[in-house]
Amino acid sequence: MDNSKKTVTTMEDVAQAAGVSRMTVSRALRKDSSVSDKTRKRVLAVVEKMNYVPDQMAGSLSTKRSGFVATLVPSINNVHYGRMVQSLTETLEETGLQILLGHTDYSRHREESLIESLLKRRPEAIALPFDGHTERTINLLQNANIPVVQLWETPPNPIGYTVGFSNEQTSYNMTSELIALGYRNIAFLCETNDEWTRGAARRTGFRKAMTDAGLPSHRMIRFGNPPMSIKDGYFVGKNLKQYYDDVDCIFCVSDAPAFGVLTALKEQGVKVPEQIGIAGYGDFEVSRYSTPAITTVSFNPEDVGRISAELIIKLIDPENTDTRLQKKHVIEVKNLMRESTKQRH
Amino acid sequence: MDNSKKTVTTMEDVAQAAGVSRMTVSRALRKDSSVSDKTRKRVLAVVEKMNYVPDQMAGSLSTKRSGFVATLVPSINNVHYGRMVQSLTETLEETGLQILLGHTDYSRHREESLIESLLKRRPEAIALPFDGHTERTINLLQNANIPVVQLWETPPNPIGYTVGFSNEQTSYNMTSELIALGYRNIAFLCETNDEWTRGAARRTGFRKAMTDAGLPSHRMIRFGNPPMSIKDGYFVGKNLKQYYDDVDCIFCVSDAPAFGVLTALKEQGVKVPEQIGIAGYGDFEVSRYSTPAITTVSFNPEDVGRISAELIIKLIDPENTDTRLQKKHVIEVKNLMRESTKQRH
DNA sequence: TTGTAGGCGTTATCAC
DNA sequence: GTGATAACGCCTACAA
Repeated sequence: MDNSKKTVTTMEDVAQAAGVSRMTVSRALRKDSSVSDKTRKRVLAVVEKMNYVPDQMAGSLSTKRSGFVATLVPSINNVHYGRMVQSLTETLEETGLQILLGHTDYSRHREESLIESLLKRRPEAIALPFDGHTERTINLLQNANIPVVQLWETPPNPIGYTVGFSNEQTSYNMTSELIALGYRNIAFLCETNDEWTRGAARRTGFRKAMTDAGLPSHRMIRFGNPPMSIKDGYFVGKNLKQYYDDVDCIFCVSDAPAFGVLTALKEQGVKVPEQIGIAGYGDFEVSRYSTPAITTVSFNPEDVGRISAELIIKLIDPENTDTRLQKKHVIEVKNLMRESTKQRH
Repeated sequence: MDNSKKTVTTMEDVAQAAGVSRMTVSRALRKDSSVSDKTRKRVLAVVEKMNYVPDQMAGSLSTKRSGFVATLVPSINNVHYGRMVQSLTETLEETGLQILLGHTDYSRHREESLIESLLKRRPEAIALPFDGHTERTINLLQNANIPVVQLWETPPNPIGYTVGFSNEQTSYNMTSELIALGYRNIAFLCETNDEWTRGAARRTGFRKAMTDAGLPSHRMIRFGNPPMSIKDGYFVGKNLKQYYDDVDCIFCVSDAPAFGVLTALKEQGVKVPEQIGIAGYGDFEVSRYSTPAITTVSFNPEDVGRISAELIIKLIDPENTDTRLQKKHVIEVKNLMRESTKQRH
């Protein structure tokens, strides 16, 4: 190895060492192209020996295909988004596509500047959560001339494609089921400043279901910033009396605070579900193994990732541009009624 | 907007529209360079109006600086790595560096091919967990001519820099503390096929501590593949008797299975910590709020991310290459003794 | 099957 | 302060 200096081996170096032109090396590296088996073998041997790694940036500049898919998540530090990104990545990489990941921290402003910096890498598509977008964000997205896939929701006026479900409707459904169990004084627990998150839609779904059932929907507990943690739920559970002293059920915007509430109530000797029922959102693994197991709204983040990836692959396939693809993809969601809620008499 | 076709606005387009040369546009876009305030203002106005987004790939080709830092994690779908990546990202982006993320799924083979494909993007540095690497991986890493930072462990013969702690020593320490509490028949719960993960080091630490205390270390329960889940722990807890029927304490390779074991034992009416003590690893949030709270080995994944990022920033700073940087960075780790273990009489 | 010329969009460098 | 020119490393297109 004489590349001990900062110089990286280039295709030209390989070409010279193999006694061919750069183009032959380039072709030898791609399976489809026409090179004689003999030269290919020889070139690849040299490539191996010299530890040559092609510069994909230079290649992309030529082909106009970056091989990137930009992906935004509110927070990487969250099992749900982690699972989604994992399945998205796995499906995409079958086609050689790489993910360019960014986290918005639930901030519209961060989202905007993030998109701007990701766009500089010329991604071939972008997948991002549907929360509120700034006007400039929408403008950037539309001007990028790439497929846009909005996740986790089925918005009324999407920019491009959507993969998700109605957070309002599913929240409505769970609330209705809680009412059917006999709960009346249901409280909804969510974050403050959730206006630009899907938590707001869940809040609305709760409200509507209560109203439609002729029940009051004022028991709204708002605490902390998105995303709500176990700790936040624990705090609220500890101080529940100071919010409302007649609550018979708490529906939480996610399973994390639901688990926290449960722990806090148990510590105070409150019986769950006998005295107070608890329900969450998202079917986190912990909910299945907590004591009691927590009732939750269940869906597979993997579905969101995989379906988005499959969609994107079709969308950016040069051969496939003419076929008309379905714009709206709905993910299956169901209520998992577990031990933390039960039929009242 | 007349860029309705697949053509993306280029610097040349902006230059023409502003009546200057490409170079002037290029300069106007960077704060440091010498352009008259008047021209800069004019150019930036055109940039804004045309929704121009510079192509960073082309720029990188020129500057030989990709702005990428390659980062590997065993699994994105894991709070620990999520938190690490989050803090790494946050610190790096202050310098305009972007992360190129890959997950190895705890597979040395996947790691190898992942590194190969990431290297094509010419990252300026690479941060990856220290588990076992293949020979080819090490070869690739050394030939890439970029700083290598190995995470989560303080290996005996690192490739480059390290940010982490001794998994063996910290496991030894927790085991010793459990022994000091009076536990004697301690079992260690970990995955099968953990040879190439840091779980193996924790296993070794457990063994040594037991041996050093004159206690038997044969109570080794191995189940499932990395990473161990709550569910795995639950299964083991349900069938504990079939593994060993005289266990008085279970030390788990991570908090997830510890929580699962706890749930299973509670369901069987086993008192924790009175009959069996439980300890975990990693200080997951759930451990603090479970009932009882779980004793655990605690460290901040954020430390790993932030310290690595700061190190990398220095390492790739062109002005900074001459200063000699510390090779080994150790993260603080401590035992958090909580309710799931207690002093025996 | 292989090679040559030119260009992808940007920046470094050196003139003016 | 601004512009022309020549890279950067690869691939497309065409020629041999």
